Amino acid sequence: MSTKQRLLDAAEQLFAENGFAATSLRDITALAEANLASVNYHFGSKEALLEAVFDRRLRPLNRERLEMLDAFESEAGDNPVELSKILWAFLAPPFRRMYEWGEGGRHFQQLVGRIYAAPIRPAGETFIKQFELVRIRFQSAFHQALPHLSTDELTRRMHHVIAAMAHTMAWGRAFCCLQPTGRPESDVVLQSILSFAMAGMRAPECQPIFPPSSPAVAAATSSGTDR
Amino acid sequence: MSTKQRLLDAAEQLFAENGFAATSLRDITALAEANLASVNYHFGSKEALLEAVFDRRLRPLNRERLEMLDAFESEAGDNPVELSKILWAFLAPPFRRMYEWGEGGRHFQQLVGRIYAAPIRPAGETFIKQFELVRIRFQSAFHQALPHLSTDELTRRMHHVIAAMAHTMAWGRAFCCLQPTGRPESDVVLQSILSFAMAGMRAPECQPIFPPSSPAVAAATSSGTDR
DNA sequence: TAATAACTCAAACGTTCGTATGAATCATAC
DNA sequence: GTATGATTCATACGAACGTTTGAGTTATTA
Repeated sequence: MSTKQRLLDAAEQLFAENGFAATSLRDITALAEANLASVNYHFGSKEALLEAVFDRRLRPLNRERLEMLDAFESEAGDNPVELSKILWAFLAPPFRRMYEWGEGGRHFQQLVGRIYAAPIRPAGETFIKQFELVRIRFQSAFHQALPHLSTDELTRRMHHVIAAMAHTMAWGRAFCCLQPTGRPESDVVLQSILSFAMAGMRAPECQPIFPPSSPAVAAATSSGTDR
Repeated sequence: MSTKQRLLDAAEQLFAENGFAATSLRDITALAEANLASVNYHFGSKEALLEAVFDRRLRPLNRERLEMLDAFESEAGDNPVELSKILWAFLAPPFRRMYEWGEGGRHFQQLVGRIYAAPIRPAGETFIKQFELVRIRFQSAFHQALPHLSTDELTRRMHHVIAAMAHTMAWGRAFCCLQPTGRPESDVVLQSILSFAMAGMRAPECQPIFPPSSPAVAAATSSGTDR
């Protein structure tokens, strides 16, 4: 394997495990068994290395999402695409890639999960912007499938789905029950997110069931003085 | 305001915005208008400062959660607590605090959102462990309300709820539609998470609707070669 | 007012960081 | 075989980092 690839793999792993700022180029080159100067030779800078880590996997991933949605839409003709299919096109590709890419894919998804919660400036922002294009595309599909939802509420619910996905990616290695296990078609974690997201997206919008009418609410909130 | 409090506020803000490793003590002391050495005088180290930032707000927050759940449980007697009440006890306190604590609270919640996706070692791990106690306590309440769910699936769904909450906390300042607006009772973002989570938790467990049976799935997955 | 404690300050410590340099090594083509 | 371009290497640079120090200042107590 070439030095360039070993550097990408090592950076992917260490950025995912320790974060961008907390990972030094010396850590990376040590893990990759490469010289310190090789990073600046092959990539130019630490930030450019991070962008290269993203580019390697993110482009095919997002293309797969959009192609699958396109296929579903042309299949549906003038009708809106079923909700389950939109969710599948959005969520299955990262799980499939994780399975296909092996260890490196799991590191990458953990890194992506980190970025969602803690953007790295400015390199991480290009990733966010790229993903935002995908999100907008899916939002219009969701809007057709769930026309009763307001735009704001739809955006919020999409973020809840994104959150579940990113959280699973970031924590899969820490909690065994969140660790993806196999192909998307049989992965219980993906199935769990899909079931959860499908029910959540379909929930009625204005149902003022909260706060629960109960004396305990008032009691707990009033006693909640900081000690 | 004392130097110690100004340091806590500044650290809270900068850790939340830029992350722990990417924030220097010089940044913090400059924002707090304090001397560089004051951090080590008042807290001992940078890591200890982070733990102090957590301690100030996390303890009352988690206590409020548990007290509210206790109140609901004693109110319900031998019956399981309603799902909506469990979710309220879990999710409303951070929103209430965010409203109550103002700008500092929003910084803090953003920081918490970051930690969920990118644990800071070792200081951040004490936070995770502390939260895990709360999560276990709520898991048993959820288990009584949703006895048909397996333990693993219940754990996964709890993580989906946690994800939505953390993601909202971390991104509230970037996406206006995710920005909490007011008291928990009237906050549309909290209502959105609650509705979404309630429907998601109640989704049937084994419903092999995925992958959607469609020719587009096979077409898209087979064409998804990396170019 | 004098003594003691609490706190602030400027300056410096040693370390580690990302980056740059120029020579050495390797591969390839004539 | 030798010249040329690509890559690797040890080394060094200046900057920024967390931490420490000891003198200076302020507040508290008797």
